[in-house]
Amino acid sequence: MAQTANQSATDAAPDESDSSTPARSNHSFRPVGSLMPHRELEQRIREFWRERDIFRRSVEERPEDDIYSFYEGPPTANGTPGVHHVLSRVFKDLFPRYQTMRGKRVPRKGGWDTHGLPVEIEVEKTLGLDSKPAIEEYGIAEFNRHCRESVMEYVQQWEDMTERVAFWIDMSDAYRTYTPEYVESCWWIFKTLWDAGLIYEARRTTPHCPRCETSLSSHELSQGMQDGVRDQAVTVRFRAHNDSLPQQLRWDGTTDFLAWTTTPWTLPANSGLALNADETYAVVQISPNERLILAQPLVGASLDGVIENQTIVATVPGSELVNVTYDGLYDPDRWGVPTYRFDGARLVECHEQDGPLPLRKVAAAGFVEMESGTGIVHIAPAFGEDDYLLGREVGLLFRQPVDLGGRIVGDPDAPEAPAFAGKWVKDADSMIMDDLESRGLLLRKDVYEHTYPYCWRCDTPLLYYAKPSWYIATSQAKDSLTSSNAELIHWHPEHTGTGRYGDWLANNVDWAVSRERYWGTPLPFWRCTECGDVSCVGSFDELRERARAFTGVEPDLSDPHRPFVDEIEIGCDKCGAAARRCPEVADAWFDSGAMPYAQWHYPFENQDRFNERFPADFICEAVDQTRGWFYSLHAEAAMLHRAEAVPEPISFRHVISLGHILDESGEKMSKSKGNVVDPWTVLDQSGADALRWYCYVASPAGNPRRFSPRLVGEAQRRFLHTLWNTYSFFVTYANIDGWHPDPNPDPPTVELDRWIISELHALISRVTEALDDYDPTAAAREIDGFVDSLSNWYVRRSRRRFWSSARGGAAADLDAKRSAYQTLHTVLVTLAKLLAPMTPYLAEDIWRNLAAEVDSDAAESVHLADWPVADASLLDETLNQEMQLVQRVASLGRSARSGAGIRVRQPLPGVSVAVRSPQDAEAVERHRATIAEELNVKTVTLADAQADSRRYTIKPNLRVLGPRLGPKLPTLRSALTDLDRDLAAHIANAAEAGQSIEVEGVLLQPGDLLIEVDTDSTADAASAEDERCAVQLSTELTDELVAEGKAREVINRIQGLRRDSGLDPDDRISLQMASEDRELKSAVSEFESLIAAETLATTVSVDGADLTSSEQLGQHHTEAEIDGAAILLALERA
RNA sequence: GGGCCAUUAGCUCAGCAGGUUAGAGCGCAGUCCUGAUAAGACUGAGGUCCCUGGUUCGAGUCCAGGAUGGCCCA
Repeated sequence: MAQTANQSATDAAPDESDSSTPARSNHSFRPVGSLMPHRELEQRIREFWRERDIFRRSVEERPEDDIYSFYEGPPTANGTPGVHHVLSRVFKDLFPRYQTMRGKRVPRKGGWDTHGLPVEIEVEKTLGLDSKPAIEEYGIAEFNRHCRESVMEYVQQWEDMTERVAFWIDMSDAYRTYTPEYVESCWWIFKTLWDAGLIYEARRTTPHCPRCETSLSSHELSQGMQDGVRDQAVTVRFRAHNDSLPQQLRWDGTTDFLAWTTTPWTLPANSGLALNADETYAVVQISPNERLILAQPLVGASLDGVIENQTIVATVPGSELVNVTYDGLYDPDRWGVPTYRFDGARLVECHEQDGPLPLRKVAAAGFVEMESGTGIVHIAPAFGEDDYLLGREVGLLFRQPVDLGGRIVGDPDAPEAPAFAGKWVKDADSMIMDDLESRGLLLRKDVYEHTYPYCWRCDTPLLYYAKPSWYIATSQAKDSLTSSNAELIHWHPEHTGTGRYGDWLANNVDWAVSRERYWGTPLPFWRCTECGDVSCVGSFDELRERARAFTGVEPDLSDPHRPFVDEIEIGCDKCGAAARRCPEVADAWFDSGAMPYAQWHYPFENQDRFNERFPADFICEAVDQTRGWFYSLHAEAAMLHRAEAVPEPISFRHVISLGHILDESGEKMSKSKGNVVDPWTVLDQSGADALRWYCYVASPAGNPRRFSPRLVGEAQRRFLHTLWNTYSFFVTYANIDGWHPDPNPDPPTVELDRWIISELHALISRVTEALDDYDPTAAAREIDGFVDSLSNWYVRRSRRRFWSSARGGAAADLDAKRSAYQTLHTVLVTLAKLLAPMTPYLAEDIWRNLAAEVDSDAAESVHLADWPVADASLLDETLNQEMQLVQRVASLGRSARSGAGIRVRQPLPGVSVAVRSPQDAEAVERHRATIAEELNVKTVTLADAQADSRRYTIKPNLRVLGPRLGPKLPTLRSALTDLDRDLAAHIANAAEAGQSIEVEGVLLQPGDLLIEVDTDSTADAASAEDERCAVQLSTELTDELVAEGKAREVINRIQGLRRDSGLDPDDRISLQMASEDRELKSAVSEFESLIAAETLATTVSVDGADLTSSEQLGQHHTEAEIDGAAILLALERA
């Protein structure tokens, strides 16, 4: 291997961290081996960044008054980071780096999310606690201490991963949501919204475990769903008030609504009956003085087999029954259950002394279906989401005769208390049914099979239960939320903002922000134990002051969490009695949405910092944060803006919402499925740059992506390796030549150099445009394509120029050589800058080696450098087009060669190229030499342009003719396809002359037709064509060409021998050849100088007598076979 | 049940103001080339562009319905 020497030099990892060394005038580039040593490289670069404090400087060396603000969406460190966390971190890193190079100052403050139910659940598991009572028995103080510790358990791993993937973020200054400062800022938000009247208390229906006495999250709920649960469904009668019935239904007998429920224990809480206003209801007479009302379609299903005589005496639309009043089955107010009524969203207690209680009534509800039951649904607003919302909507009564432990409440000794008072609800079910049956109110009992939630921890059936909850009135700011989202926030991808998020915002409901838990920001609401008045505390000072004023003692707020804060009493504003804190904590999402303020302890401190960084220019998280952090950030900003506390209703301007990482088979990665890819494996195998590059290039940020280490490996080989080898090639030859970059090079004149520079500047503008548009995938794919061209066209086409110097080429070649070095150097250094935000390690290595260490004016780190600017004067679009044509001609030529079965080393007399435009013809003329060399032919000619050898293909221009001709188009199309040759030529000539022509009765203008011209060459094996051009190789071989072909074979074998012998590329050799074959021998003699030049032979002997015995052979030798003839080759270093 | 997204070659993805013959990379087969490259070139096999309707002269692309998968929410 030619690179052996250099390879080992790189492996030795020369100490270049001593970057304080000023650029030496006689500097050679640090040798670069042909393989990218990613692990060693990353480590070396990380050390350099650390020692030279590059991250901090990359921030601070940019102007203070031009900030690009980034907010870190805090992860929770109570688990190990997975590859999906890597994904978001590499996207988060890209734009700050990019904007830094664009000249912005981009402070990046880290953060940790620390509160919340998931944390508590982990700790519960660890401690073996399984319910809220168990936690309280264990002790909230101790429990919370464990929570606090657990959320930082894996911080080290997170920090290691973060550093490894080169996510630059200031961890030393990271905010933590549990700190007193953070909590106090949250209190400020609560207080601000409170004062603006945007916080209220109301009930919320949640799935509740009566054994654990806690609400369950939706996630927990879905874990405990059980199918095929068999419950009793009962059909019961509610006596309608005759005088409230529609006129035509009033009569002397009784009229009962038949209602249906699967939860008999909720019947005492009944306060309404729901029916479908659009359905028809039947009045069924079942005895001389009894009538029932139920949905007409369900009469048979409900009554058959239960009622013998049934006569439908009337039908009535559901809408006419709305507001009919009726008697309940029980009157829990008689046994001590308080009665409330809805006043909007609030519940107001009703007292009998204030007048008669409102009556139960019938209401219309869209959710009532005709699939089962009676078409009339029993409504208990205390026990069901639909029920609650309906109750609130139409103003029903609210009674909750069940406690949080699932027992029927009320004084069992009260005169009217039922037998089931004090019983567990499931036990009460049968007692209630018996009771109703004995009273003749139970029409039927059925077994009903349905899906019902159970507690995932203790398997207790859950109750839907309306509990008091604190709300932020976000719906009052709905207009501001939706309009600011549409106008001020830029979503990437856009559809997430307009669709998923926008639609959801349009249906915004108030944010239930309280949680009956322990480890969270305590709500700053204190309720008077006497009068019930609640006041909100907005700061620790305020609390200290009020507590001292009330108790005379200043409380300790060094830890503002439960249980300590619960112990603090203050005086009621209204009556002066003791007020105690409402026991709930805040939803952890509230914390996350508070980070723009709380990370700075705003407004208590850092007001300038807050002001200069609000709102963020950029945030980025996975798509599941749409209703999580993205919403909480937006909602709190909008609400604070409404309260006139912040200047803008948004807290971020651009947001990338990332698709999820899926495993290879498209499943979401999750711990429970065991399909999580360990990021360290991938990082060790392929390196951080490869992983990052894959994330950017593989698919657009918003798409879900299938992920596997194999795909990262592919990205590494295909892109990083290609670029690395270009870099290695450059360094190797530049060092051989002792070449130094010119700090102020002139634009190149060599065409190939002008071309790659032109492409480079086109690339700069495209990449810049893509990144400005927050589209890293487009940017990465542009770079990917460029590097491919660079390696496989520019470098390949330039090799001889680089070699010429190594081989002591003529002085005339020196300029071309210098231009090649300068050009490739410029390209690599510019690429380093374009790649810096994406593959920061590789970019840094190239930059350090090629720029920073040789040019004292260059930035010390690529991440301190400025983003390149496209220079329009260097962009030559015509040249780019031409080169593209040349590449196609070369490709077609190779195809033709392959078709003719002639190997590339065999020179051919010529190629004829047919093109379809004068511009392309000119391009072929201009690039004759390149084409000839690529195809190893002696001449390049344009195809015979004589009219009679042309063949025209005429096609309709569909874009133009389609709209104009419509249905007539197919006729014209087939007519054009079937044109005979002369007619086609006629039409083509007319079109070329700018005349219009009539075909199939259609008058056609020149622009209506697409005319393709081919030469009339027979399409034989040695030709190939595509839409733009056609090539035809001439394959007649002269003796001269055959001889040259043989000579080239010999050269190829000698080069192989050189390589196998371990010679360096610039080693000179003395060469001996011997062959018995006459033709081969004469070919070798004839092309001796070519062979010598190509193989760097200083002496050549052919057929020397001293080759006869092996001892006399040169140090390295081989016997080769060329076209069946043997040749002996021997060489040694000269 | 609702919303958003996706579905194109064995795998990962392009393509889309609707336009004439649907592409790339990887993988596979073959041939070639090679003194930067673990690379590259050329050729080949491999496609119901998820399905069904519709609009249109023309649909992978637009519309409607459906299927499957992912996410979010009920």
